[in-house]
Amino acid sequence: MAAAPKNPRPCSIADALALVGEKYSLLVLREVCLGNGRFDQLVRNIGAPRDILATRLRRLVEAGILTRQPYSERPQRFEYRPTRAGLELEPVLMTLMAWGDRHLRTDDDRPMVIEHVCGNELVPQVTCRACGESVRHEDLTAHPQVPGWTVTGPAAV
Amino acid sequence: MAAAPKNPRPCSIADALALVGEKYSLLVLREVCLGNGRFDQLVRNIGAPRDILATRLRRLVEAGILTRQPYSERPQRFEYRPTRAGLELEPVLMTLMAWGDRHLRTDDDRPMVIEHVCGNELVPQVTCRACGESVRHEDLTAHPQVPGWTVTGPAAV
DNA sequence: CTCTACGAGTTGGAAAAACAAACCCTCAAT
DNA sequence: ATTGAGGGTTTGTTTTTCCAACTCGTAGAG
Repeated sequence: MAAAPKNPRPCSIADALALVGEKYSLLVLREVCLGNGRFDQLVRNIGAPRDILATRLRRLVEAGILTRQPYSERPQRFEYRPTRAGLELEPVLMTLMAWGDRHLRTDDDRPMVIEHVCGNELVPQVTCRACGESVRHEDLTAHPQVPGWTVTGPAAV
Repeated sequence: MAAAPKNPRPCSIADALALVGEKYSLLVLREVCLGNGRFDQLVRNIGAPRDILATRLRRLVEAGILTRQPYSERPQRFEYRPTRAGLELEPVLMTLMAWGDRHLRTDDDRPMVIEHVCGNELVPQVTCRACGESVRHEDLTAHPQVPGWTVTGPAAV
């Protein structure tokens, strides 16, 4: 084989992570979804270096995930808000949070609880839209659409 | 204020990302979930430098997300597999993939289709376990449990 | 009118991480 | 005896990250 120079599997997960997978990006999204969209709030709540944060914010705005809105002229001041595309990443955050709550903590020291409009605490579940069932690894089969990119088949412990 | 040295919001999202948020980690998980758990497969399919990959794999094993199993003695050879905790991150991947498919591609050039055991193509949806409804940003209210960490309230475009 | 403070970044230099390519080691097959 | 696969490690260079300090425009206090 003639020295294949970087040719990873084409994949929407990889593409999504290219936009929001850098350090702090998803935490920025968390904060703006919580309504804390000002630069200094982001710095404090995330704990990121200001310059890195500025870089991330530019990228997220340019990617159409955030907008930068003025909330005051004279002193010009801005805050960041999620776009519709940004809000649609919130389920990713909820799913991650649920995983963290379950695997990284001993029961009830959860730092944040989300309440759903139905009145209950939100326990997010990923379900199949067609049948409504909760998604389990064993129930999935991957079908790569691009020639040359196969899968070995489901793997478990 | 006396120079607060790094004191970010306590959060399971941040904790989860501390384990799987580094570059390539979630792609490693993607590949092992697809059954491609060998080192050279991972290098090829992810396109990561071998040394970085080795570092990530060590971390993921140590975090209990992957295991390193021998699949052959004499020549000793290993492959990586997801643990139960690792498999429970798959919904995160599915949700990210759905987002990428929707926002980063023009209709039907999806590189991979997942089939659910129900016979339909998997379109993952994050739902509230209590009421079964699909989760929308406007239906959520965050309740921080840790004093001092407030939220400004829901923010939209 | 000057002094200080706030918000939203930018700048400069040191430290850490990523990267690419080459190398190593064990065994199997030719 | 040589080649080759698999699963990494080593070395040296290039990028990023990180931190602290600085800037700029304006508002409000004295």
